[in-house]
Amino acid sequence: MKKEIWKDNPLDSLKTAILEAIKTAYPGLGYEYEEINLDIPPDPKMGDFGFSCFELAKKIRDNPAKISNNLSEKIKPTKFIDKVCTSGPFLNFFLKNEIFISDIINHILFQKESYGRINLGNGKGIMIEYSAPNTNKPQHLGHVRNNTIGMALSNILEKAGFRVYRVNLVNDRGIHISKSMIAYKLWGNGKTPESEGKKGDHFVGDYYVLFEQKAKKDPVLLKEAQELLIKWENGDKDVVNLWRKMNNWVYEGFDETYRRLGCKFDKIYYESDTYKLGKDIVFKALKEGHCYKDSKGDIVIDLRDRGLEKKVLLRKDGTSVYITQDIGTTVMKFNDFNIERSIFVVASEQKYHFKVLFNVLDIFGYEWAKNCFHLGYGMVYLPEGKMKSREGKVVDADNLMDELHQLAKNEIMKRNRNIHGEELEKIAESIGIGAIKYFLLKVHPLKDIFFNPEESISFEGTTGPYVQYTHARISSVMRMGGNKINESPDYSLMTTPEEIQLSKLLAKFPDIVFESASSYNISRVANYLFNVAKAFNKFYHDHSILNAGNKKLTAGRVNLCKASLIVLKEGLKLLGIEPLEKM
RNA sequence: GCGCCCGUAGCUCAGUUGGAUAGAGCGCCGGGCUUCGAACCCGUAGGUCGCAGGUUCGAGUCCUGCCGGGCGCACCA
Repeated sequence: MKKEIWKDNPLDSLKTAILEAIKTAYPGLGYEYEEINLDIPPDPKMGDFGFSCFELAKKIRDNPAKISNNLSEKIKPTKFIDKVCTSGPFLNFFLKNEIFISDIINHILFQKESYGRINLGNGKGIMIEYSAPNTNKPQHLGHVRNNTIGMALSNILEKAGFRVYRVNLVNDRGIHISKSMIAYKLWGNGKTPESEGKKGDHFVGDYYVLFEQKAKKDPVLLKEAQELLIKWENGDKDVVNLWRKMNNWVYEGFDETYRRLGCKFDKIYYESDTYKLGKDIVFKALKEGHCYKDSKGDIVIDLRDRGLEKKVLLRKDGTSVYITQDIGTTVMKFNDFNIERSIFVVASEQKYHFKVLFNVLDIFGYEWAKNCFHLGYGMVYLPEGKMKSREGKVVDADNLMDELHQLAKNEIMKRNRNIHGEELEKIAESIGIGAIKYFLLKVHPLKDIFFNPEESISFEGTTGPYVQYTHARISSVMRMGGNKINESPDYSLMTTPEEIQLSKLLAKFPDIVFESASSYNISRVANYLFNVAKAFNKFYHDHSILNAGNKKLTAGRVNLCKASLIVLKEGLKLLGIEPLEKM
C-alpha cells in the first residue's frame, strides 16, 4: 500500500499534517503514511476528525495521552486545520469548514465520474469467475446472488485500479444434463420452447424436474441416464446432437436473464471443452510422480500431509471427475489472460473443493496457484429451508424479476408522476431489479440470507429504491433550476451540521472503495451509499436549496447537490444498479 | 465424529480490520407536505453483542472451551 493510492483522497492534507507532526516529535520512528487512520469522534463538538495515539504509544512505550498532547503542540493551524485539541489519548481536529467543504466539492466536481478511483490495483490483471450455471435448469435466487456479487466485485476492483476480466464457466456436461435429456427423449414428443411458448431454460428445467419425479418410482431411469453419459463421452452422434440442441435452448434463456441482470463476460468457458485439458494435465502429473494409480486403478493424489484427504483426480475408466475439469479450466485461464490473481465466486458450500483444487495445482508446480482465491458467499434460504432445484422448490430468477417489476410499476403509478408507456416499463424494470440487487448486496457476502418473499424486498428504508430515489430527487432539483445557476458559490455560508456531515461522507468515498476492494466486501459500498443518501435527505429536508434566500448560498448548495449526485451515481454503478433521473 | 462458516434490539442487518457513550432499517406508538420529489424527514420505546474464561491500557471484534444454527467430509457437479 503506497501513498499514491491515496492521491485522490481529499483528506490527504490532514493525514500528511499528522505524519509530519509525528516525524518532528519522534524523529527516527518508522511510522508510515498508511498507518494513519482517521476516526470520526462520537460527538461533533469534540472535533471533525480524530486520530488515536494507541498505536504510537505501543511503539514509543509511553502514555498515549502524553503523546497526543505532544503532537498537538507540533501541529499548527493551516489553511485547512482550524484547531487541534486533545481529549485524553485522542488528537482531535476541527477543520475550517468552508475550506474543507470547498476543497471536497471542487475536488469531486473536477474529478466527475472518476471520483473514487484509486490505484490499489496499479493496472494489474485480475480475473473474476462468476455465475457458473448448470445447463439443466433455469437460474434461481442463489444464482442471482452470485451474479450480483460477481458483477459488483468486478466493478469495484476496476474502480480500485485493476484490469478486470469477467468470465463465466458453464457446467454443460455431466449426469444432471443427461437426466433432462432422458426425460425429453421419453416424454418430449418433439416439443420445443417455441411450440410451448416457454423460455428455453425453463423448458429444459421442467424435464429435469420430471425426471426426478419419475426416477423415484423407476430406478431404471437413472441407469439410462448413466448410459447416456457414457455415450456422450464416446461422441455418439445422436446424443451429442440432442445435447447441443437442448443446451442451446438453455443458453437462449440464460441470455435473457443475463441481459436483465446486466451480466457481462469477457469470455465464457465450457466444461465440455476444458475437461480434456484437465485430463492431459493429470496424466502429465502422473508421469512426474505428483500423483499415483491406486489399487482400484483410479488416479489419486495424497494430500494428507497438507491437512486434507486423498482425492481422486481421474476415474479408472479414464472419465473425468469434477476437479479434473476445474484443473483444466484454471490452467486455461492463466494461459489465456495476463492475470496476477484469479477469484472464484462460488457458494461457500464448495470451500473444501477449492482448497483441494488450489493445493493440487500448487503441487503440480503452478506458481500462480497461491494467487487463486475462492470467494465463498453464504447460502440463500427460504422460510421452508434450502432451495432444491430437483424438487422445483426455488425462487425462480425470472419470476422474481417480473414480480418486482410489477410492484415497482404499481408504486410509480400510485404517485401519478406522469410516467407512461415504454418509459414506465423501463423505470419499473430498473427499480425492481435494483431492489433485488441491493437486497442481496447489503449483506456481508459470507453471511447466509433468509429470504421471505412477503417482507424481504421493500422500497423503503435500507433499499435500492431509497438510494435511487435520492438520486432522482437531486436530478429533479437540477432540472428545476440547479443547472442554470451562474453565481459563484460562497462556501463560508455553509455552516450547518447537515451540510458538513454530508460533505464529510462524500469525502469518504475513495476510502470506501479501498476497503471494499481490499477485503472483497461489496456490502461496504452498499451500506455507505445508504448513509450518503440518508445524509442528503436530511440536508434536503432541513434546508432550502434553490430558495435559500442568497444566490451565493444557493450556488454552494447546488454544488453540494452535484457532488452528491456524482457519488450516488458512481456508487450505484459499482453495485450494478441503474441511477435514475426520474422515478 | 472431524473440518469450515455464522450467533449483535421483536424481525433484517451495520459496526471503519483492537479504540471514545454498540448503530441503522423494518415493525409498534406519536409528529411533519398551499413552498426545490412525503419511495422523504423527526421523536418515543426496544441490548447481559449466544454462554464462560483468557490476552491488555482497552474486546462485539483476537485466543480457548462450551451451547445453538448452517455447510462440507462421494468415482454428483
